Amino acid sequence: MEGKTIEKSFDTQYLKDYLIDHGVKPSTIRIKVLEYLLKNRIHPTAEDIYNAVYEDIPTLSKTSVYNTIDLFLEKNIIQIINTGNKESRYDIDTSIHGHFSCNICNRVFDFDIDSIEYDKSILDGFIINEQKVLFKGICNSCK
Amino acid sequence: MEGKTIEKSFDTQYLKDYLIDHGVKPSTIRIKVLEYLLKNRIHPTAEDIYNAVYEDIPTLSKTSVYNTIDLFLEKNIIQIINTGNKESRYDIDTSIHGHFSCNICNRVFDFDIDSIEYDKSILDGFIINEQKVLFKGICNSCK
DNA sequence: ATATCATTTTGTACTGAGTACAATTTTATT
DNA sequence: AATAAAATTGTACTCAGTACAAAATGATAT
Repeated sequence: MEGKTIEKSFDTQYLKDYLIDHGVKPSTIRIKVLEYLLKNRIHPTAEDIYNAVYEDIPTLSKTSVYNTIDLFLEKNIIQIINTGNKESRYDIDTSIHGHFSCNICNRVFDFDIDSIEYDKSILDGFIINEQKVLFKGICNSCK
Repeated sequence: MEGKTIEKSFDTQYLKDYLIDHGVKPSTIRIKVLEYLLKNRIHPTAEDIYNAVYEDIPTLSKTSVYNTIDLFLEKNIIQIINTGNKESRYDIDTSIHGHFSCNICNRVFDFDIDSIEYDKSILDGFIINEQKVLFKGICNSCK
């Protein structure tokens, strides 16, 4: 059994409630996109999402994927990751954590952040909505 | 005198040496771009750089600006800032520090970082070349 | 049910930052 | 001055993401 990926399962009701809890009215596309994001923790691109969901919904358009992404971002269901490559990536985990982007394989790894110690005086009075930490380099399996 | 911006001056020899010290052969464009970056600590876009240097060099092409930026990035003269907006920005300060990007005025502010406490176990064996910290929100004068 | 309205989804055309690349110009070397 | 090397330019192109109107779907009222 070791090394075997256990695919999590999420039933439709769970997915619907997840959306409703985040202020999003469920629809087939939204449920499928959410399901894909929950099952595939690979920080996918819009293209990745499109290709995967297209399997289930052959009438799917790219615009719908972007619409869904925009809605999910707005409702804080996902966060965007800009690694510097042109394609944005998306993360179903909206908590503050770090991302390591490998310059070779292009994969993005999560890592936990305990704290960021910074000089708060410069940002005095600023409203901070997002805190993003991005490391870049070469991952263990590529070096 | 208060509130008056004192523009720093950099003579040509200083700029040439700055480039040479970073492994870049000086040219008119490179000197002008470097001078602009040193004098205007506003994290400019490629467009900003183009517009400014175009004043002095009317034959300047966008491609040359991108060529210069790529060279400066490679030689670690500048670092790139991806705020999530489509245009990249560039910073002559290549040290590790934070950037705050205002969602209203689009300005980018620097702030000092003392340390990032993170779980190093996940990145064990990884080669970390860049560490970027980006905060987003609303700056003091926009809120 | 069925008509009406609102929302979601689709298709097409478009945008614009950045790139590819060959031609030209400038700089360095013999 | 002739030649070679490097820098710069101009043009055309790419392609992730957007704008927007038409079509389809879903919700509500009669």
